[in-house]
Amino acid sequence: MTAHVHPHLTKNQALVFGSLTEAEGPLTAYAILDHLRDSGFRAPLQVYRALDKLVEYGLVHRLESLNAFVACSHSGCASHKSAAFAICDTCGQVVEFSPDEAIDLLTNWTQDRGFQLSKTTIELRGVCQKCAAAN
Amino acid sequence: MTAHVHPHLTKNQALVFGSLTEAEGPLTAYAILDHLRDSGFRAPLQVYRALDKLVEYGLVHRLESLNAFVACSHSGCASHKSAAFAICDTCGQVVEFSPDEAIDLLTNWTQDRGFQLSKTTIELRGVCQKCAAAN
DNA sequence: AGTAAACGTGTAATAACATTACACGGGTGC
DNA sequence: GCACCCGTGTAATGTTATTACACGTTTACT
Ligand SMILES: [Zn+2]
Ligand SMILES: [Zn+2]
Ligand SMILES: [Zn+2]
Ligand SMILES: [Zn+2]
Repeated sequence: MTAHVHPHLTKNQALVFGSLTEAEGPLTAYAILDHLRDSGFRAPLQVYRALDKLVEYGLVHRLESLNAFVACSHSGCASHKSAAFAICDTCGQVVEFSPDEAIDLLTNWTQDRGFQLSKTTIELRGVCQKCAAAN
Repeated sequence: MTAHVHPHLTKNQALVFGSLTEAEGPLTAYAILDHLRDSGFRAPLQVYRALDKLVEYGLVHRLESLNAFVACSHSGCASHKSAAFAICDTCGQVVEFSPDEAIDLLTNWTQDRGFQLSKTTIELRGVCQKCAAAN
């Protein structure tokens, strides 16, 4: 359960993580599969298995509203409790940030009600400044 | 674009909304389809079209982390800016609440960066008090 | 009345996302 | 050797969502 700063990555995990870090944006599991066909990937499960581990290690986040995955911006997310994402619906850019105060408020809400929180999903959809300026 | 308090529902919309209000919990589109076979539903699109409108009217919310839909707890969500959901992974119960302070903080973050926010998703996964007490 | 636009509907086909099941191989500890 | 854990390969299947095309009703304008 302890978060490792430098977990050992298997071959498949390293390939999937590489795809995501090169991408500079979110990728779906099937997009990753397509990128890795030349590296020998054949089936979705190879991608999903690697993603499961990478998410567990905190190296990758799943974007629920996109059914996609993105490399963590902080090279290992042990540093912050929980992440939030601002997603541009025009250009696809994703910005990860750590709204600690907001998360504290949400956490307090759960604690007041005896709800045992295991995962927080915060995703903001909209249009980024750059795209908004470009009209 | 104006939110109507009592939008007129078509036959299919009323059937789908009825399924969700009776359910007392989230349903997937295909679960709704199964419930409504006796009422003449035959294809997923009939459900998705109705859900699109119901979400637009604020009568129904989509839970991104569950790929499911739930009736709004406030009989028309015009009252609150944005909703959050606490979802029990054990019993499936969903509690909708309105963390206005947390949402203000997130909204301020976006405004500071010129991000034009259109939709906020906040979903908390965990175990509810009742299920935690039952061990 | 004619007719065009907007909207809801019905159906089939397909696309996109995710999991289950089974088999195999390499290590580690006994 | 042998059991155990873990990662892997592959096929099949399950689940969620969309595209495409056709039809009918209502409204509004001419
Ligand atoms: Zn992160
Ligand atoms: Zn953008
Ligand atoms: Zn609501
Ligand atoms: Zn529960």
